[in-house]
Amino acid sequence: METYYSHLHNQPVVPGLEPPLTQPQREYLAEIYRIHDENGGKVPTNLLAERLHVSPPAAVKMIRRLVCDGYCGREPYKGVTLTDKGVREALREIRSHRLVERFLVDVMNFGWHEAHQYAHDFEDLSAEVEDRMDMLCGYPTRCPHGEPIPAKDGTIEVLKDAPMAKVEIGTKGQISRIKSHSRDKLMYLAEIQMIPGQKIEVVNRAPFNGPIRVKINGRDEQVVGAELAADIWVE
Amino acid sequence: METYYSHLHNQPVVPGLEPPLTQPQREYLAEIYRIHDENGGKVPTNLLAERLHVSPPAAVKMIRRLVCDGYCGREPYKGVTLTDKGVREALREIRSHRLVERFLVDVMNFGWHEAHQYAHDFEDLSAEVEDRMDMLCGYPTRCPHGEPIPAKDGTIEVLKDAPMAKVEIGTKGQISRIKSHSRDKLMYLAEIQMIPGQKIEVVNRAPFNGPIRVKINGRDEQVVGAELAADIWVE
DNA sequence: TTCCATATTTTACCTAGGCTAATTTTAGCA
DNA sequence: TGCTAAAATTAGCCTAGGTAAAATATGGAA
Repeated sequence: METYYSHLHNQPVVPGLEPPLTQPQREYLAEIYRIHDENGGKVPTNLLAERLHVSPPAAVKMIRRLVCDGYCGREPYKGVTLTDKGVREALREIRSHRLVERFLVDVMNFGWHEAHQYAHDFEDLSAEVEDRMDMLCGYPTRCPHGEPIPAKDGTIEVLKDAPMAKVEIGTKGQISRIKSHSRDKLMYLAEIQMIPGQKIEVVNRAPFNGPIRVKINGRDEQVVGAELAADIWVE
Repeated sequence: METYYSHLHNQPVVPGLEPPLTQPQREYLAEIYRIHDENGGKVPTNLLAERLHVSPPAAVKMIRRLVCDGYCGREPYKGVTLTDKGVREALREIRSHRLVERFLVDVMNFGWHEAHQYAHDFEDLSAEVEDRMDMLCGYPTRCPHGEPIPAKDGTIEVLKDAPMAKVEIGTKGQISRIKSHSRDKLMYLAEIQMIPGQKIEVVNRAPFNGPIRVKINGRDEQVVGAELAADIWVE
């Protein structure tokens, strides 16, 4: 590891007196966190680049800066991990993103399938605007897809849920989150009332990874394919 | 003037097939337009830099790029002007900014003294989000300070108004716009009901650029100092 | 087990848009 | 007219992006 001088003032970094992160840096940290969550710990450079709509070389360079600043650990050709410091910043960014998604749906009347896309229009918000969005949405704890919104103090709720495709037959519960950003899937799920918070009962599952029959709201029955069922998590 | 190759793809620029402007470029154009309006045509580099919170050398470099792209004209050491193409882009950006200000006040319940500041949080909006803000505000024609919002087709209303400090005594009309972004001035003006749209009559003006007595709403009388009266325009 | 083809990652070098420090130009005043 | 102060510009560096080419790792066949 090379010696490190702040890119902002060309002076050695004093612990506890660090320069603030830039917006791109925060976005990298947040995306590393998300991939770590979904991908079982491994965060390959190219996947990170792809998800951020950035070229692989750009990601490599940024990762090196983040490692030097102490936000990441890294093994070349293996992958990236977040340090505790990195996780803290990632959750701050994720909080902002999920609050914006709620704001888009609750206040600006966008559909939940549009929320993720348009949330990119609201990056790098001041604390005052973010707090106002929080207030106007009634201090929500989940984003429109059901993901928990990290609290201001940096804590995040750990959900005890599982994909519908894996829960035992007969299980009653409610939909916790939809782990997909596909517009079409989200529109279809909203149509058949499969949204976070909805009461649900797994009635039966066809063999060989077949479709699942569920009872929604204690009344309507729906059949859900295996692919969709993997994205629907219940608690 | 040097020959010009697109900075995006290193290819000569084909007329009619130009690369889209970046967000910083649009902001420069909008600020040049504003200064031109307020400063009687002259746009000095350093004033532009100051207003954009950018260093003078950064402004010089950007201006050169904008000149090469055909958005600006320029005489070194003299100042900048906008071409027709530049005005078109400037008005697009100004429309977005003023719509955001309305949104902040009408939907997010910020005070008009906060609107200008927080509008910087909402730069580079997608057309869909901008249109939604427009709709949620009821398709407004003026920003909270009274400035006309350019239409989608690029036209802008030309107001026939004048600073209160210059209108004849006895004139009746309404406040058109407040040409100041000072938090304190705006808060004070809101307190004494001097906001755009308010009916007003200039009752009397003390000599030697002295304070002005005005009747607001046909009833309450207020005395306004010369400095403030220069920022209050009436139509 | 070794070697090769392929996929992944990294290096090298370009651009835009910022910065500071130093220089040049212009303009105002004695 | 000449000097000084302000304004504008040049020079050279930084971050964050890009493409093209080189380097490294990995899985399959001999």
